[in-house]
Amino acid sequence: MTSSPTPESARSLGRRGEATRQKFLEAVEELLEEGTYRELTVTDIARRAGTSPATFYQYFSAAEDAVLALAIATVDIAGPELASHIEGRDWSDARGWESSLGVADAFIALWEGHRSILRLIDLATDEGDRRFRDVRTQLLGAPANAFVSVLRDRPDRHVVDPLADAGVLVSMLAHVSAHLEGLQSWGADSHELRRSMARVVYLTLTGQSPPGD
Amino acid sequence: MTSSPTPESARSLGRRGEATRQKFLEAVEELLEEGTYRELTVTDIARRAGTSPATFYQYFSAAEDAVLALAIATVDIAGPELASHIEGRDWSDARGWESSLGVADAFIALWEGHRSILRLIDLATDEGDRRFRDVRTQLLGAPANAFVSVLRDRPDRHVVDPLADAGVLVSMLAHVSAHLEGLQSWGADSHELRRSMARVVYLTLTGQSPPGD
Amino acid sequence: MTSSPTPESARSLGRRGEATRQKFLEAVEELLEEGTYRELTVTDIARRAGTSPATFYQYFSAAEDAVLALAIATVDIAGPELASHIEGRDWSDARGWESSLGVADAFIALWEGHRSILRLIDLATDEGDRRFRDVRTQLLGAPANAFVSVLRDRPDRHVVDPLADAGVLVSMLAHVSAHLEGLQSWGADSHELRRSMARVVYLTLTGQSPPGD
Amino acid sequence: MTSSPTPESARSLGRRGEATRQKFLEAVEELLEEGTYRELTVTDIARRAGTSPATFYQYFSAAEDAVLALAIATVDIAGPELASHIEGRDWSDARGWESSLGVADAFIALWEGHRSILRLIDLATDEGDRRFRDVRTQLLGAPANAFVSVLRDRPDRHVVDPLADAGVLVSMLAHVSAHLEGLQSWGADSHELRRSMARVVYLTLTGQSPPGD
DNA sequence: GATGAATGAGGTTTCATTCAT
DNA sequence: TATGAATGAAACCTCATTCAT
Repeated sequence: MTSSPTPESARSLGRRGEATRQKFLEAVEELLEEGTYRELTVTDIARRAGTSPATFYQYFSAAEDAVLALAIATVDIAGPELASHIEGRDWSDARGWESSLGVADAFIALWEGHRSILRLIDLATDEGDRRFRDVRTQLLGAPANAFVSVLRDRPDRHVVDPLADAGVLVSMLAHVSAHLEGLQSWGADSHELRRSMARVVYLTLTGQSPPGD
Repeated sequence: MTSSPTPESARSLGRRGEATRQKFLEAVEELLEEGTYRELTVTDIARRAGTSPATFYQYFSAAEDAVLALAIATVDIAGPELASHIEGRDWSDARGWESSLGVADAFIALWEGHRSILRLIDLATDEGDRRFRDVRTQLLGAPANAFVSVLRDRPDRHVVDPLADAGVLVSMLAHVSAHLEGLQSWGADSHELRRSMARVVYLTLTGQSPPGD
Repeated sequence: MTSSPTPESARSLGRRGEATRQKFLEAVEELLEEGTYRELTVTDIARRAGTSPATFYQYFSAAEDAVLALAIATVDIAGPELASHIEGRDWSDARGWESSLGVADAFIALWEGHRSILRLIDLATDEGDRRFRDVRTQLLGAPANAFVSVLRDRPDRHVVDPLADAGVLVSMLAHVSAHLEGLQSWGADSHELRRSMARVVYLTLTGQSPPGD
Repeated sequence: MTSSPTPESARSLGRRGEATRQKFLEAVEELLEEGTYRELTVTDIARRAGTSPATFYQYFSAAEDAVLALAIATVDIAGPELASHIEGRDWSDARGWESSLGVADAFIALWEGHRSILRLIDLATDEGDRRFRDVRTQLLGAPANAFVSVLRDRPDRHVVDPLADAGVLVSMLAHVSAHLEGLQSWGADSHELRRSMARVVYLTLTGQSPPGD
């Protein structure tokens, strides 16, 4: 649903072509799970996809381009998914705590399923790549905007800048999800991490400690 | 001092050698500010440092090795720096709020000064590189442990897992600092982001809303 | 008609096919005007012609083949054209001077209109390509033979080898026409170059200086 | 003595480097004698020079670059050589005829010895390459300017534009020399071609038929 | 007749790395 | 310590070419 990375590659793909393109994206994801971004090579992608480099270049202009396409494909699905755990939820009391845990779970699950491409979205964005920044905005903007709506709907709270709070929340959720493993190996318990994530969400949205915490 | 990345580098370097090595580290940092990690090349590092690739190999075994060395050099200074803003501070009331803001500022300033290498520490860690994970642990472990101490010293709070809370805090601080610019371009105000960061710190450490917020 | 370069092309082409073939020849000529022969590629020819490489191969066996076809098409028209300015002309006195100027003009105009393919006929011939040598012979042989006839018809002249004189004349005319621009940028006046060409023709054919020169 | 084609490649070559560079130029010349320009490949050049493509790129940025270097090297010697057969010669009567024959011989010999690179100078110039145009100007400008001097020194002749006459002469000489073989296979006698060349020179410079012709 | 799609093949280019000086 | 010079290796990329549709 997003603009295609390479205009060229957009030329009406037949059924066969679409399948080939998909194979490449899957190959990229697999390789990124096994090795590093620096090592990602067109040759390897083609080999893994069971085709040739020449074919690869009929779909993408470079390895980076395929990575971007994978990022877009991932985000097109994931952004709305994350937001869906925030929009239209009840944030008061016990229900709010449930919602908070649900949000934490959604983030954790997303990173669990797409760790490698998600970390590259971050990297490329930080390195100044506009196209990736747009992807990142699309991914995190969805839940962030949802948080903003929630914060705005709470007349009892005098939040100065809902965007700041929402941004901080999303950052926290994304980063902890990305580094769950590291935090655990450092000594933190994964269940408690989940609860801590939810707690910050709850605290920020309601200004109160979670019930029964 | 941290574990030396390369046996070579442990060799006592003369004054001249030490200067050369330093030039390489600076070259790496510059190149990472200008280009991407994927593009970082031994040839370029040498060129930027004003020497030859052959010389580079007398100090490092590969480009990654130089990056690691830069990471270590950065973290050796930065870790304690971050912790110093947490240890021995007063966390109650107004003083606590000041401390919270100070912590936020410390994180922001660190990323402002060393964005490129810090993002690579994250990336390499996520990609499974043990050596970088150690560096990362050293960097974020310092403030995290300091947070743990603070949480443990608060008998009025029944924190289940101080490590989880501390980890979440540090994650949030690191991630927001890393992406301040992106958050701003999304619409958030930088001053408010800083306050939001501090607020989460304060909330988590004290369980209460900051005074006068 | 000249020998067909490819068996394929001898096949009777329908109206549609003939048009397609023509599009390819035009594409070749355009590309040769814009870029170099080295860069000429089947892919580019097809793209420029608005079709696909696969289609190209239904008409030509290689890029060189299309170039040869273009050369043949050009020469089929140009050879007789050049000769027509020599055969049956009056070469004495003032009329001869007019004829000489006419010959110079004909050569200049031909190169002006087909510079890119004409230079390739030269190149390929020099590189030993028989087929292009035949084309070249057809092109320059026409006016050269016409010169020979003129020289042979002059009983007052004891020309040792009319072919040598004719060959030298044609060489001069072709080369100056091909490099008019270069000669101008070197400082020569284009009008005078034309007159100089004509003068050498007149001198060689009559053994005398042009009248009123 | 001419500006080096690639600034990079000019970096102080040691004795070893200079020899290597020379090997490449010789390889280029050999390959151009055997095959076509279109087929000229960096891989082949390196193979023929007994080194590797990687080494080639330490001296030249592309095959074309090496061709240009060869052209420059050739012209640096050949330009003055051609001019030396025109400057300071006696152009009257029998001596003049000797000089004319000498000029023809000089052109013929030069093309005989360097046919392949000389034709590429022409081609590249015609294709619009500035650097080659400069080389060509240097090559043909030398004898052309010498002709201009001779024409200017003849007060008995009322030459309108010495540059035009000189340019036409040089064009004729160059073109016939380049295509001697073709002219012969067309039927012209090589000895007579040489005499015809000389005759046009003599006619143009003196306005008279050669003595004893 | 025309062309999406695929790919073997091979040239281009760069990189990491070594070594003699 | 430093570096010209060289190069094996490999990635990049494109091209020519073929088929099935």
